[in-house]
Amino acid sequence: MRIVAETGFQPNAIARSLVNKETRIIGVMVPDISNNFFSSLINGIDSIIHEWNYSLFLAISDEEVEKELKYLRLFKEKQLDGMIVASIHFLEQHKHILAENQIPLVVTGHDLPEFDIPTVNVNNVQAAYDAVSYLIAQGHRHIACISGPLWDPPCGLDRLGGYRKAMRAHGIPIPDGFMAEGDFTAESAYEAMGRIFQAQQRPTAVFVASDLMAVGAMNYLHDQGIRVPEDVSVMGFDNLEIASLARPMLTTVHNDPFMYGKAAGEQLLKMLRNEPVERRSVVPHRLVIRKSVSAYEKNRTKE
Amino acid sequence: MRIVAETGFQPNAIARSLVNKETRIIGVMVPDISNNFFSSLINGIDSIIHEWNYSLFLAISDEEVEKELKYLRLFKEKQLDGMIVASIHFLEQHKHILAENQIPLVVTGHDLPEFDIPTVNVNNVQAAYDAVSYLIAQGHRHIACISGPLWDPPCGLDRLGGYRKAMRAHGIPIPDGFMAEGDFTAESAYEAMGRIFQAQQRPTAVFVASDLMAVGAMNYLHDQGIRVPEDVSVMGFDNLEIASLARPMLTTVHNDPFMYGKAAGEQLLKMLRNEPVERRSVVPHRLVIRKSVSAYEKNRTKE
DNA sequence: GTGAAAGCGCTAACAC
DNA sequence: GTGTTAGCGCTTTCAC
Repeated sequence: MRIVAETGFQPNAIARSLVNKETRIIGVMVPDISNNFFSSLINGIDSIIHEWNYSLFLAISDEEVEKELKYLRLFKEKQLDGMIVASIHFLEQHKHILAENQIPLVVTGHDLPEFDIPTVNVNNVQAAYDAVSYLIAQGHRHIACISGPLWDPPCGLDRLGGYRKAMRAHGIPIPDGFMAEGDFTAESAYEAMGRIFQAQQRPTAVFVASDLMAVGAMNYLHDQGIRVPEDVSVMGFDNLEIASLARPMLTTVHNDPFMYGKAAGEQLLKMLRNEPVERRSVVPHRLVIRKSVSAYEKNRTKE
Repeated sequence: MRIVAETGFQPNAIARSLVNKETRIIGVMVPDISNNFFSSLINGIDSIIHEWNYSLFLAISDEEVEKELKYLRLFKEKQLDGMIVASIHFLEQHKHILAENQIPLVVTGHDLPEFDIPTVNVNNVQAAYDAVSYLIAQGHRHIACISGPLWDPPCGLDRLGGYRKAMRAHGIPIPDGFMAEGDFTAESAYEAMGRIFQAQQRPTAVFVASDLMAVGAMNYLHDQGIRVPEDVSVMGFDNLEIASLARPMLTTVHNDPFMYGKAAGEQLLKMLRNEPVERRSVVPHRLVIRKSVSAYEKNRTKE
């Protein structure tokens, strides 16, 4: 024991892992770590697994199918104890690798109705429905929508679906050109907003499928001299830091990625302890009312 | 060989690592992954090590000394091939562990003059000097500064030093209350800006030590009805995405964390190949002129 | 060429 | 309790 201290002995975790068949490492795959949504998600995961002495192996997929598959294989090769995968494509090959891997997995940003994989998500259509209903309750009737990419079922399609559902439920028709697709970057929303404003009718409010895109949309309006919320109201989605950094502060749907991460981490830890897990966790959402949405008045003055 | 395909054999990287004494994993430690600076840094690292088939082990230190030390030890225990460490404290204990670890290391966000560890940094004092000189060249004389935390030598102290040096070089005295300390959060800068505006004199320009803080400062001004840049000019530092998302768009110092990450990754890869490395890489900076700084005119009109 | 054996640093299972 | 040994799944070496 004295010798241990003297020689500065450090145990070798690799050798231990080989015997124990346990690395105490969790693999996390995200498409883009610069996006605050995913970095907060990772923070949430880390906050919970850190307590249980697990660490993070980070895989950045860049939305490239090749990298997704590569990392999925690598997770197995490195014998990681579990993995959390966010917003990847879900092709046959993915399913195939996953089926072979047999390592505990939690998926977020994807519903997997046909699979036995635990998922954690918000109810995207309900959240979008609530957001648009709020706009309608504020008197708006001309409401446009900037959606996420339509190949992304939960965050692209579902949020658009919630928008349409709310409009339909209130008997409000959606004019041509009121729906534009973005790719969750601010730039894409800036352009989408431009396309919407080329339509015949002008919206008095816009529902945007992410806060970052909402800021892009607001910047378009700002650069055109259109005031928010006096001339048009903007509703975001996610409640990232940027929502309270923007001026006017963004009214948005709270969809805390940190909580997502925590929930996903907790589910995964349960699996690692062989405890029963929920097949589908849905994390609650709520509206955060700030300054970017105002009530619509029929005969509004131009000042 | 046919059997291999049939049984779906996957090699075990753990066993291989034990023999080869090589894990092909790089440890990266950052204080806060939600900060876009560090997430871009990680992206930069990944972009370069990915090509060489290394992967990332992520350690989030939360600025806590305990976690820093824990992860430094863990990096060794897990036999990682190399590590990149950003903006941590640098106490005796850190140096002690590092000395024992003997695993290739690159440090960023720290100058280590007394050590033989490769670092990559900007020249913070020169960059701040250039930024403030630009403000002066634009006719400003009443220039305040919101610095980072003073316990952070390169990003806190050095940038403040560059500000003072520029003021001194141009023979401009710094009034009491013109220097306020933030902690790199938008909120801290919001408050710091408030403190500065309680001073006897009001500045016509502010140099802020990070973009995120600059946005916080601009938000204070916005909320007080003070216009940027008409009433006061704001200069940022870093050139993060938020600098071009802000309105007015932020004039700032380009200090690309992605490039930092790439440079750090390249240095580390050289060490892993036993090639000679530069002891100190300094990545170039430059001014990015946008909209948040305007020329100061003596008799400016109030409209 | 192809095949057997040693050993990486640890843990677990056994003997004493 | 303390000491010895087998073996985790690979790579490397050495014999054939």
